[in-house]
Amino acid sequence: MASQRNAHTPASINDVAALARVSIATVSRVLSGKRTKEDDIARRVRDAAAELDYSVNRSASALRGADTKTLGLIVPSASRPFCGQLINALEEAADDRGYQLFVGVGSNHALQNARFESLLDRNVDGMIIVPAEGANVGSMAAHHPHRLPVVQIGGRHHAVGTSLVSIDPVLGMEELIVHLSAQGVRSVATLMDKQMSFEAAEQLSMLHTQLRSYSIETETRWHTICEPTMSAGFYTVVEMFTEPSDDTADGITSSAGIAPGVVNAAEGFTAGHTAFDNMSTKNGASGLPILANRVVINDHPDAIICYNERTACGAITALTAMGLHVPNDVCVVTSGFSHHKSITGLEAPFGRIVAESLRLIGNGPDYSAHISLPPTLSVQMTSLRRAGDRTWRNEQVG
Amino acid sequence: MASQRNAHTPASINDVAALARVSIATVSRVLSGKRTKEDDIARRVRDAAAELDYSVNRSASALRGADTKTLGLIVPSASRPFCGQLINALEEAADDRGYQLFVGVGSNHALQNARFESLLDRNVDGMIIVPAEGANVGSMAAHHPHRLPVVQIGGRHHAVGTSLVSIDPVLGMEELIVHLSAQGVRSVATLMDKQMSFEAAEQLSMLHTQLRSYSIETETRWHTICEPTMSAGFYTVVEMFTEPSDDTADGITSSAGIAPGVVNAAEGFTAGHTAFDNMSTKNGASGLPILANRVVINDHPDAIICYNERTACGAITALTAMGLHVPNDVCVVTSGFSHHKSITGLEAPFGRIVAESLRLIGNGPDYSAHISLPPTLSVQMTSLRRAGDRTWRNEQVG
DNA sequence: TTGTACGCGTTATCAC
DNA sequence: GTGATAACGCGTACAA
Repeated sequence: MASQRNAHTPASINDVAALARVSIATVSRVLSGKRTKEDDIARRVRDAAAELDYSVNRSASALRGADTKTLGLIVPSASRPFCGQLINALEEAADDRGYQLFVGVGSNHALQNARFESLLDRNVDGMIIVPAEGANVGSMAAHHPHRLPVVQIGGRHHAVGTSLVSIDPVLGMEELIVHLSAQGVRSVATLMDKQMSFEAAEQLSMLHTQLRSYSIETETRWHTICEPTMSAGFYTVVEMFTEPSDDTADGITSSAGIAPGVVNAAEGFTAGHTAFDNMSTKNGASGLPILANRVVINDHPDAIICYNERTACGAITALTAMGLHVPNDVCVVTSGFSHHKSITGLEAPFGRIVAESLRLIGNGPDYSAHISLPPTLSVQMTSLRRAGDRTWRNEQVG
Repeated sequence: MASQRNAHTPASINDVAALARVSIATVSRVLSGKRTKEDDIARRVRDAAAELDYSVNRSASALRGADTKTLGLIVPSASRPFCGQLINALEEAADDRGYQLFVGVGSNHALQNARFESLLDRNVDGMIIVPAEGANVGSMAAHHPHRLPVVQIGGRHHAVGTSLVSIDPVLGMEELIVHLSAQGVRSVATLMDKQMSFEAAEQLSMLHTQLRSYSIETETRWHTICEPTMSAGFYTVVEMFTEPSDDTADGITSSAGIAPGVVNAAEGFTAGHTAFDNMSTKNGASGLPILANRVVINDHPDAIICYNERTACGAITALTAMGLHVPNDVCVVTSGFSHHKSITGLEAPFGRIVAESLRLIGNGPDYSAHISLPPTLSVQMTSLRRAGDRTWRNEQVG
């Protein structure tokens, strides 16, 4: 006898079995795909399920079966562009494979560890973690006896037994150089992070190797370190591109301009605010006296590689103010991520990241690996020289 | 007899009951808090649970009990700042209450509806939906016989039986006017959306009422519509603040400056890119000819209300280029959200949004309501006049 | 190939 | 307040 059926209680496997005049075991086998034969029985079962609007109770399935078809994702903050895009990509890929995504947010190791335990209690089939600053994924996973596939996305402290999917900054630098070279760039300057990380040092090392192999010139004084603010990028570039002049009438101010299209990075916008503050109060309302008695030198680089979008914005603003055209006179790119798709830079290959992560999780907890992926080059107007434009400018000048 | 215990299989309620020498029913009652008395039995149970590292199997609990302690959140895109911040706030509040958060992403009605059904299958206790453009939450919820608390965040099409938590744009406008008035602003201009929505029309109506009650002047020609780009904001403000001049030597260009700290909005950065493109190619490398033969008029507004961060950036850039100080000469605010905390504007009250949403869900499916919350004012440098600064500038000018 | 029966871990019900 | 037991819905070993 089937259970009491009415509109307010969803159908169970018993109801489907009764309607299809088969046993619940057959229903289970047909619906789970373990019975491949396509005969009258299979059809009756499917029809009955459709008519009753039946869907398996995942709680019961999880209780009896081996997996829950759920995945846990732990991020430091969902409002970080990287994490938001990762959620988008991962949710879609998980849905395709019949998985549902639990999201946990933790801005430090302790919080992420707490989320890790909560998700462990929910019997997730796998865990994907973007470690917070200072968080140690290894210690989260090792502290628990459960054997669960764990994939770490990015970050440094990698532990045995957990997988790591990361983006190779060196490959990214290589892509940038190749692109700049293809644009006809002959000389390159860099704005680097004041607190240089291990990866940044690797990048810089790679840079010089690449520059040599593409016969791109560079000078020691063109390699600068600068704070991660727009104004720091601005001043650094002005310093690099100009020298003092006695003839004030011929100064840059006569051709000073604005680049209203320059954009700022989304992360850490406090710095952007600070930049505005500094510029407007220190110099009053009448622009930038720093440019008044300076002239652009002839011997300046063709391209500038900035370590993030903010400093690149400052650089573009400075170049435009000095009367130099971006990208025809100077290309500006960032060796970091181009979140806003406004400045040429790198993009995380989210499709591949989630595909590899899900593959590793599917392979089980004993199959761990370290996968390093190349970032994607995102070409924008700040480095895309078109033949026509270049000619046009040359005509203007000549 | 308790189950076979070893390090690889987690403890069950039977193991705890055996160790504490009580029945499994008592264990369940103590650990679920349905038994408040704090005696030896309660202590024994808790100690046993701790020793065995026991935690309830949520799948079994969900199967037998009434709820799953899970919540579903459906957003159009996790990389939208609003959604990212909502996830952050909701995840924390849910965790506090012992809930785990499922996240679904769907950029249109069909996808959101598919996620809705998936989460329904997972037996979530409540659903929170940020509707995508054109998505109808009512039709998702109504199409299914399940009676589940559904809360819609923002958006237009509200359905009976589901709750709606939204942010009142009119209250936001009021807060802005009060703030500007307190800063000594006497006259106001607006940059409004070209495709004016119903909310925007309400806001504009409210604006005029408020301006009157605070004796703030305005002129018809100061109320403009403009595209959502930085360059549109730039040109609109230039047009509003200047007039043609015959005396080229006294033009604005002699005091043209740069505001490298201006920032752009995170949403739809394609527009920002387009702006850059236009500015740099149309005008060549030598700045903005548009300013060359124009002078700032005396009769200009004290403050500009822009409808988003992008146009506000353009406005700030234009003002700075014209030699006007922000905020001492002109305040710039946005009547939209200030995602980057760089321009004075509004902020969604995420704490209250999630608190109200969870309260509505806790009250069950029959308790639906429409809750309208005031946005929070986010005061930044672009409108914060300090007495000292103003005096300082007056001295400079005098 | 099909059906029966049991067990998964928990909570609700009922008798004490 | 406590303990025994039934039930939740499903998957699967085993018997037919």
